[in-house]
Amino acid sequence: MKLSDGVEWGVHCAALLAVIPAGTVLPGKALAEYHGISESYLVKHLQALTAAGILISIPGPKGGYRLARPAAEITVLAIVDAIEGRDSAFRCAEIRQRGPAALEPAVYRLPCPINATMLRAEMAWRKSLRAQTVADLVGGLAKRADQRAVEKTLAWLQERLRG
Amino acid sequence: MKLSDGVEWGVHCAALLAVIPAGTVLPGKALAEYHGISESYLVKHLQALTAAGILISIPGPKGGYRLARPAAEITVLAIVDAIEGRDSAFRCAEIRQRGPAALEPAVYRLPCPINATMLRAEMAWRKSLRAQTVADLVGGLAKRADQRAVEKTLAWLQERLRG
DNA sequence: GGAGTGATACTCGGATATCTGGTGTCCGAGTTTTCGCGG
DNA sequence: CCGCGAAAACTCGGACACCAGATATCCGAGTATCACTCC
Repeated sequence: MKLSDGVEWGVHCAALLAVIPAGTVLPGKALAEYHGISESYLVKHLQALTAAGILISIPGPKGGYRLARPAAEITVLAIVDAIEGRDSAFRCAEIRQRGPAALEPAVYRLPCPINATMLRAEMAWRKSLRAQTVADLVGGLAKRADQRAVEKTLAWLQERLRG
Repeated sequence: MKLSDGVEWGVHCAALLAVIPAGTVLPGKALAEYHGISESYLVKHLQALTAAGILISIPGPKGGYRLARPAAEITVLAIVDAIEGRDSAFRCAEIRQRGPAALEPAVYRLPCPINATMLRAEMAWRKSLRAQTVADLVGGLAKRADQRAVEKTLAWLQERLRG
């Protein structure tokens, strides 16, 4: 079980887009450069975030990405769902209905306790991620980050911002 | 993000092994046949469970598998860990340390808030799985299962039990 | 008849192929801005 | 100076290789059983 790298990329990009001034955008190329990752592949994930209504993309020169709504209204879960898909990690194959001791399918209307257990755990995971917003992350970063790093980032942003 | 099918197989097998009389064993072939799955591949997962100290394997004719300790002392989490590995699903690549705005590594001693958030969610997931034991699952199955299915299983077990 | 010994059958265990899905890249289509030209 | 048109830059979307890990299989190692032989 492994989470896609795109999740980490998407959350970091959302956090960076949360600190740019309202009305400005940042191109995918800049986002990739800032994080030192592949531009083409990052754009693939940004597309998913755009399709999910988390980001808004502006075409043309001076175009780029920005958050579709305030950072406080974007949960980490929303980003994970957009990139990983909403399918649950555990998919019950109903092997209890197979093999020599199986009966007719009607007997198995009640969900398998094993499936229920796994789904309950996944609910706890999702609940935890839903409790955290991008604004929370930015707050944590601002509090912990080295002041020089913040200034360096702002200076770098100055040359890349559009809009 | 997807959990291996082996997790489902492993938990089902543990539940079945929990209901056989003490001192008896069940061969991997029988476990695979009962669930209608590939024997060779199932054995691979049973090996992992054996290596993790959850199952005990007996070689030779009249050999097979049995639980290494009471079902009430085997958590679902232990089975998942044994089959999926203990690596966390989210692996922080520390992309904050890359790119043009990065500083020297010493600045990043404090963990990334994004990583912390993902790990916290995973803790909730693990906690939920740790709260459930194989004995709990068997109890749930016994309460819900059709009586005919139980009898059919017991009759089938009668011919496969060893020891 | 009983005990010892070798062959046998059955099991687990690890090494080896295959295949799906994530990873990464590239190119064309569409759109908006920008620049240049002419009136 | 203003309006029009062409070029450029950027994003979007899909199509195409590549690679890791999961999936699936086979063959070898070990052990208890069984049969046969010898005492």
